[in-house]
Amino acid sequence: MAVSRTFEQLDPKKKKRILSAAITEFATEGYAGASMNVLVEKLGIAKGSIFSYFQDKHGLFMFVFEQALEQVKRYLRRVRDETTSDDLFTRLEKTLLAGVSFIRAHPYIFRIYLRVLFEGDLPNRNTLIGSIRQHSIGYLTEFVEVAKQRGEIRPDIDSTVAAFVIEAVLDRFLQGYCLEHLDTGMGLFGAGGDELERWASGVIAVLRDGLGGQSQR
Amino acid sequence: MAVSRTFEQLDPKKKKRILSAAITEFATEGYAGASMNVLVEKLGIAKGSIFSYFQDKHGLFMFVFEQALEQVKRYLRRVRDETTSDDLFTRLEKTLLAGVSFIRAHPYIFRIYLRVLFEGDLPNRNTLIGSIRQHSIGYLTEFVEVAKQRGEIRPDIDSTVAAFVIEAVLDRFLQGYCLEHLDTGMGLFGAGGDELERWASGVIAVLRDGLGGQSQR
Amino acid sequence: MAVSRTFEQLDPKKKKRILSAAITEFATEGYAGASMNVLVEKLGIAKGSIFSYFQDKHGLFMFVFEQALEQVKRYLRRVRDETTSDDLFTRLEKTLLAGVSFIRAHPYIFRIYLRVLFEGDLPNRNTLIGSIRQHSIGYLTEFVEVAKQRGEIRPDIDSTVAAFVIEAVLDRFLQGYCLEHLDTGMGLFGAGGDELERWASGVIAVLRDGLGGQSQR
Amino acid sequence: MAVSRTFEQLDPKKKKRILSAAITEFATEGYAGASMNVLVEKLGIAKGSIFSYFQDKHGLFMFVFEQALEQVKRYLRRVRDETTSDDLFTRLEKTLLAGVSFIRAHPYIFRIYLRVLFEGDLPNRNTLIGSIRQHSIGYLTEFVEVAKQRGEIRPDIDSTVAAFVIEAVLDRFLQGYCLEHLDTGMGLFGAGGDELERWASGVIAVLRDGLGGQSQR
DNA sequence: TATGAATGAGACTTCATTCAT
DNA sequence: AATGAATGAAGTCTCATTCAT
Repeated sequence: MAVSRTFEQLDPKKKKRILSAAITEFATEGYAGASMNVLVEKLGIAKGSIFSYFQDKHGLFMFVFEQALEQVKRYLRRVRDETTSDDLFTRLEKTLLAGVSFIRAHPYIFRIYLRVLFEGDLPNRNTLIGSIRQHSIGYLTEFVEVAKQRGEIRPDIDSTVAAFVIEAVLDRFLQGYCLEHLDTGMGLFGAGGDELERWASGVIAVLRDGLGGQSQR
Repeated sequence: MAVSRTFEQLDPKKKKRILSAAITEFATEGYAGASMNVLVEKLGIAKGSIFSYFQDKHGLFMFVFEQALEQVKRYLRRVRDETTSDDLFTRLEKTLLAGVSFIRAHPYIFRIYLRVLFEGDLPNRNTLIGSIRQHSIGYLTEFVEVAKQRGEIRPDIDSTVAAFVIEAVLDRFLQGYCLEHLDTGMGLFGAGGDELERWASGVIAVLRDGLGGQSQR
Repeated sequence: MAVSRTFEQLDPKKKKRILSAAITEFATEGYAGASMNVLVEKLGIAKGSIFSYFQDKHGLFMFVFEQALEQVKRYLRRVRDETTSDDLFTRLEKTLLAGVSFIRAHPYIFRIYLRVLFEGDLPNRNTLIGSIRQHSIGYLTEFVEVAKQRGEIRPDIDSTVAAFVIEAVLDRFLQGYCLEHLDTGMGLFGAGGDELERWASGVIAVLRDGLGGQSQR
Repeated sequence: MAVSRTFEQLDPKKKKRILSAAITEFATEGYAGASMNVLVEKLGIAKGSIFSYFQDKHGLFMFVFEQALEQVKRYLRRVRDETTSDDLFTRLEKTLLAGVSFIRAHPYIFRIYLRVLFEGDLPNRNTLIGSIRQHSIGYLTEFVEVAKQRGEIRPDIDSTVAAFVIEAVLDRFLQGYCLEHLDTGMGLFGAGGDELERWASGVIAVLRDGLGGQSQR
């Protein structure tokens, strides 16, 4: 296992402090760039301690990743449960805004996710990507199928294609937000709140109605 | 400047060999993970030489990035010029397929781009991201505006939003393709060609017509 | 002393378990290579316990060594007592075969002995070697002197030289057996039993009669 | 390969200094106990340098071992060539004394050999032991066969047994000398020269004539 | 008495970079 | 202009040992 009992039996406050510092380190430096030395120094613990908590650097990363994924899952589950009576496009809009507020609250967790997607030298990478994709596709497929039954989307559209496009737009929206918000402070989406909501609703509207003029149908 | 005159005066074949090896190294290992030692060993040149060509590791990366971006630009420019008579959605579809064939031909260049997006420890990262975004947004904005004049898209749609959604879908499509094709060999998009084209046209259709049922209009 | 009273008051089974695990660890890894961490993990006891039983790593080794030597002594004493009525060369042959069966029964104890001989970084090494040599020389000197009184060996031979040569051949025979048997599975001496006995009797015959031709006497 | 060209092209004096320091370190501390840190500090070179000369710790050891073996071979070859006209037992006696003087001149090389024999955690150990045994058995087998043709040893003696006993006595004699001379300063063999030669000739005499009285034949 | 978390020195190894040739 | 030996800081990880509980 990646985590030792030593770690599990630690004072919860200390556990949280370590997890949080590790998330930050991996998120800002990447897997290869992250330094166990720096981490323990920041935490003010002995070098040996971190290796008694986790088997090695990779074990620590796995733990960090699992915790991060778990938090995202909890968040999405809540959004899903709170929007069962909404129509598809309202749900998507709410998911989008919830995603933004999640990133605001946990700025580094989303970066961990992005790291996993794009760092080639990460051990076990394919497995991790599998975990992510499986969950997000599952989440959206459920939405699409419910919507089809309710007649909210055109029946001639392939469910997989629909889920893909939705995921693309949502994910890319959050990527864009994350990049701007965390690095540049502000950008396309504006710093405030109004701007953001208008963006979200605009994007969802395109998903619903498309870009094409009426002439085509 | 990042590149010394010494390098520029090199035999073009040698220059190309160095560039290509550097692209591969950065793409597969990331900025932090890439090793100048390994690079010169692969190239069979002296360790001192690479530092006489480029100021330091970062200088080499900047050069690599600029060259990669230039290649992408050339490619896009050609697609743009070859599709001026097509309507927006045909152009987008052709752009998408051209993107896939570019990734196939230059597997590591797209990875460099992804690295830049998601590696936090990269110096000058914001500038680089700016370069990319500016160009891709510019490219698509041109498409959208031409299309608006021709009445190919609904006039009530904000151009910026349109460009964003288009970029999201295109970029995410290519990310997906890149990840699957390079790592797992095959996946969502299938290994062959037919599958891919059906996916592309399905995705573009959603961009044109949206997901929503007929009731809306 | 090297061993604490705490240890001596332990349940005999537990004591034996600890001794046995320690022998194995030192024998397979050497003094420097042996790890207290690994040892306590194998034993399933607390890290602090082993240090309450023995002053430190060296104390544990001293205890292990003493116990091992004691076992060897007991074994040899028995062989000596069971062969009092045999002539010298029969006694030596029986000692040799007894040595082989001892190594078979306690594969790691002989390795401990070899370690002591050849590991330079072992503290107190000279004392330990003294213990070993003193005993084995004593054992053989007794044999030689009894044999001299009985007229089984030539009177012109120096007792010390005789004891040395005997020890050399016996010891080297067992070293060879140990190395082959434990590492390569089989070798010079063959895997089975017959082969071994023929070897032993051949070697002893040379000790008795020498290699030289009949012209010599 | 274990040795880099960087090392081979070094100033011969520096090469010798490094080899010598490495031999000493491995001989006195064993493979596991030897420290690359300590070695470079003793040598006054940078830590990185030693790793540019040899792939890693094991590579350095392999080099050291090969060099040591080569020196031993050269020495034995010379003894063999200088004693072709002597009878077997004279040759053995000269070999023995030559061995002692080799150990005196290169105190640590013999210890390297002993290390290889008895350190279990050494990588590639079996191969190394093979190299040693093959050579020493080959050397002695040649002696024995020449002696048989000349009628210097009894024809009823198995050649393999003869070679084994000879090797046992010679090797053990040198082990004993090495241990005493290097650790305790003096011991069984005496510190001076006379003592030693009397020992050698006594031991060889036993090999030739055996221990047994005349009654037996 | 037993526990096991904490420690920090030290292990091997790779790194980007410099500079005399 | 090109070389490649030298550097030493920093990397991950293991070690024997201590001490509060």
